[in-house]
Amino acid sequence: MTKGRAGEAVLARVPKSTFRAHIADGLRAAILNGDIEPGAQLVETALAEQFGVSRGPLREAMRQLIDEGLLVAVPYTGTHVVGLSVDDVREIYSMRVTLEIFAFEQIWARREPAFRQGLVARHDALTACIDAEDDAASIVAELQLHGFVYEATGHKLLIRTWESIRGRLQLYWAAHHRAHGIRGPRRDGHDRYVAMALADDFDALKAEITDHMARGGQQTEAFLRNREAGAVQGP
Amino acid sequence: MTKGRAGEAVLARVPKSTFRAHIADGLRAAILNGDIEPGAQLVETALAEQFGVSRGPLREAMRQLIDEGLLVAVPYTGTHVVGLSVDDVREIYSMRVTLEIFAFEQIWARREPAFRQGLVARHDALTACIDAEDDAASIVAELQLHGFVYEATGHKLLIRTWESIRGRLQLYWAAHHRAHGIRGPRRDGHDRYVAMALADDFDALKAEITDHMARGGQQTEAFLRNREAGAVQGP
DNA sequence: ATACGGCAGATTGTCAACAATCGACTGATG
DNA sequence: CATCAGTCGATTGTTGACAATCTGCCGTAT
Repeated sequence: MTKGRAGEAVLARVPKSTFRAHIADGLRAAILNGDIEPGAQLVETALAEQFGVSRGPLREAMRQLIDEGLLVAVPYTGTHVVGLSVDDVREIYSMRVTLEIFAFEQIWARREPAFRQGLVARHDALTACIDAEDDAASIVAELQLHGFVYEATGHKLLIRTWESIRGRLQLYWAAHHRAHGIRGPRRDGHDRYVAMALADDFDALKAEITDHMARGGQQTEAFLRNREAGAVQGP
Repeated sequence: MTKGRAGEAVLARVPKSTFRAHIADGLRAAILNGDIEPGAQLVETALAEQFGVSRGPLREAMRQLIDEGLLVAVPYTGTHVVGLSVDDVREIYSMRVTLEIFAFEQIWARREPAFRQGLVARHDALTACIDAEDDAASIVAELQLHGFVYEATGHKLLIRTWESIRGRLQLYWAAHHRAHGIRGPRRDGHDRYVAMALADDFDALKAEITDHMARGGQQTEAFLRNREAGAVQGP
């Protein structure tokens, strides 16, 4: 099996499971879902007992989330879920404009049928979620739509950076959702976005991305400005 | 002290030291210095004994380097120092162009005297290292010169991405240095770079950055192409 | 009333032992 | 001779106990 004798089709590798990975996923989901509020303190002993594991694996999972920018830790003192500041949001959206245009530059010449199909499929999924008024699913679907562009480049560093952005955005949107109720992504904006991504006017797409992000950024900043300033700041 | 009573000047906070941080720094330095070859396996028990600590802190330090992209681990099997592939280098240099232009966009309007002084100081340091033909120091000095631009933006995510790039570049250059001997950064290129960063023609600077990176990328790719392909690939 | 010193609780950092898994080797077997 | 089950050494994953450090509180002295 290791030598791929059973034809060219590589069977999906069974993921080697470690507690660390599972805990990191579960903890990340809990934070992004809003089950754990921004600013809340995470105590290792309590969490370890909750997950039913020792502190060792849990510590490593928390380290991973710290590296992802979802938690912030002070030695011998405590670990907290980060909150997003206005400055954070501003830099995230300005970086999204730059990185997403960069991503399209990398793949512009080779938007093969596979890419077009993948983009359309994710757009359809997003549309379905929006029509169903499933806000939580819409958020995930929108991030998957944008993330598909980054993944299509194959640039590992870019993908990693996007994942970091994605986590922070999801953290904000979860809070936004809890505070304001239904306020998911709108579909007209993404209809234009996808149409332009598949057309051949690169300058128009650049402008659309810039506008797209400007709208999102303004909405985000407005929400954060109306919030109490007690959130723990990220690294 | 916590309330800042002693005037506005915030005294530099004494860094809280943990083994994890020291080990991560030491291990990173050893890898980037070339004391540990790319592709080499790192065994936890051996390293722990070498550092004089238990496996716990060492594991967390290694996790950190894995997140930084310097190591790659397979559960229950082993951890290795990554090698850079030609594709990795290509994407790193193309991202450097985009990110460094983005960084200058962010600070262009507010290149205060402090920024100019900082840039000149790092350029002087680099020049001194080059004149002294201290190759290892030149590499570090060059990365600090470029890194200063990213830090000046204050964008945490951007800085973090740069640190990841910096680590990979330093990893390559260390190997390059060992293989080819003296081949440090040249000073004329950086003279132009700094001069343009302080002047007011942004388009000219963009072109200079593009050329700068193109030269570096070609040199890097040429070296990697002449190498055996047995290096462990990064994540 | 305020500043200082020390105590106590809570939390994280560290350690050494144990368990699970992997990769290679060996030897039997068709 | 190829193939496969079993075993063994090596390496990482996991655990529970112990130590170091921080924060808040209380009492005391000025």
